[in-house]
Amino acid sequence: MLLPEELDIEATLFSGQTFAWRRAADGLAGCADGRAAYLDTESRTLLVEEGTEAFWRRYFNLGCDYGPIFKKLAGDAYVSRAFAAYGGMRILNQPVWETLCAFIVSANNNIKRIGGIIGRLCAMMGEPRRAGPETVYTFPGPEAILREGEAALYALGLGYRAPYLYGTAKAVAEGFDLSALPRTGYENAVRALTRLPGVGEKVADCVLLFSCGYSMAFPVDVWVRRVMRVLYGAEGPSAKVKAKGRALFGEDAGVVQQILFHAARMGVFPELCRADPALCDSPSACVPNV
DNA sequence: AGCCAGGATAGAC
DNA sequence: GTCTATCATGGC
Repeated sequence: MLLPEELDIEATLFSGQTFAWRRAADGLAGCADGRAAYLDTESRTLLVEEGTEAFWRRYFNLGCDYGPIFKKLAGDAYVSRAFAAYGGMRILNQPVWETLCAFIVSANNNIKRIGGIIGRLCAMMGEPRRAGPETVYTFPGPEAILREGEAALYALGLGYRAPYLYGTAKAVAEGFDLSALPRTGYENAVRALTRLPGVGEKVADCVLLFSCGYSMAFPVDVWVRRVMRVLYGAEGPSAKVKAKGRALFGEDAGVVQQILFHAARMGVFPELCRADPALCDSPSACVPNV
């Protein structure tokens, strides 16, 4: 299947909302929910398994239109700049379990290393699948993680997050219903998710935004905090920063958050460096290698 | 070499 | 309820 021209593939797949894709010879290889895919970046062709086109169309959230969101915010200079640079980014619709695991691993961690850990987790506990010229590995289910044990998670480099992921795998294996989250409503979904070990409000917001369709979820991490403090004068506890984000950006604040997050990391806002010179000490500090 | 990272947690208050 | 020290690992 062909990906539409307006979709910014790089910004969508390498902006820290998914860790399921890796760069291959002439494209990108990825896997979700046991289905492998290979993306030829030159032709923008997504090579998928037979009968999974609808799944991938939903995964990439094709057919949505962020135009109205940003039209309403046309008076916001920062949002406008971010949208001009990365308006082709789309919030994905990822499998809930895989997103939950990835963001438990993300806690106090960096994007490069999270990707490495998730890759090793799949290679060790998942199953190989053919993705065009590449081999990818499926994301292990909770049972597979329980089978391998907590020590295996330590060996993969999870550190103190190993018991968190193991505990969450156990809860899900014992009946915690992830499939209900998209329809319980945002507040209920947060309450349910934050009962799992290793899941606080920030991780819950990432799961709800990137895999459950809740565009009001507003994850507050270091970069979003930086953006909100320097560009919008909002600081303090994350609940307060989040409230300010909702007030500024509206009911789809999560979408705006993700584009601001990526724009900030890519150096679209030199204001951030001026306010925090440490970011500018090394030449590439404002433009992290994604 | 030392600071940082898509934070969560238990404990103090 | 809010604030704080602590946590394992490796990227840079």
